[in-house]
Amino acid sequence: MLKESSKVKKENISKLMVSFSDPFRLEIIDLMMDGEVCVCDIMKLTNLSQSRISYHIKILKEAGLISDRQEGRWVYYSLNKESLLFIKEWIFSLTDYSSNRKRCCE
Amino acid sequence: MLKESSKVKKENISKLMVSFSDPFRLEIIDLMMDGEVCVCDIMKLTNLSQSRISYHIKILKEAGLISDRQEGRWVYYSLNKESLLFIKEWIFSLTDYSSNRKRCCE
DNA sequence: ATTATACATCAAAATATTTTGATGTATAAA
DNA sequence: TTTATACATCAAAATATTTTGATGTATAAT
Repeated sequence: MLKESSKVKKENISKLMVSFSDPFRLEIIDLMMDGEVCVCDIMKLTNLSQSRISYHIKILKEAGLISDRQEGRWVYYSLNKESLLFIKEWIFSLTDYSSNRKRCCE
Repeated sequence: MLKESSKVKKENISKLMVSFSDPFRLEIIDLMMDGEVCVCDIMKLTNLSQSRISYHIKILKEAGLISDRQEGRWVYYSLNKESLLFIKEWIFSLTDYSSNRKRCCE
């Protein structure tokens, strides 16, 4: 069971997981694994409309999963390592769970 | 970037992530970290209605995240280690991404 | 100055998810 | 064999998310 301290972050976790719960966002994340990308890049590579991409980017940004950096009229997006590590730790705590077959309802 | 082979499993990933994208499902998963639980247990511990829990359990089951085992009229649910490891690997591939600042749109 | 590009934002429509309350089924206790 | 318990399933209602197309803003090229 998660400790009190980690329960505080439960909101964060579910927001981060929402980021991963959409196939198009997974595609976008996938593209970012090669480095920075701009919306125009994503447009070329996925054939999604610009506003649709902007919407998904916003979800990713609000979850804290990606960072942005403006340069002229381009905005470069990239994965935020801190968030990824945060998720990694959480997954670790999950996989390390104890699997004792406790009886219930008694 | 994910390899061709792992792209096949992208559907799985997003389904598994959907499991984590709801705060109530996170609570249920949290409870399962201590071992098996039945719906009645979850009811007592969360004050969610029975059908509501059944619904979320179904989502978790269809994503392959949990397994069930019937005993009399009780059904015991527990986290499925294989799925957890699958997610863990995927998160690993994400965190190991290269962060080269490639210029785009040129 | 005008025009084009890159992107954000907005409101409306389209979809999908979640919740509720009712009903159904299987098991087991009385 | 009647009744209670544990849970699944269903349809309808309530909510939330996603998509679309239009418009807005900033930057930069002509």
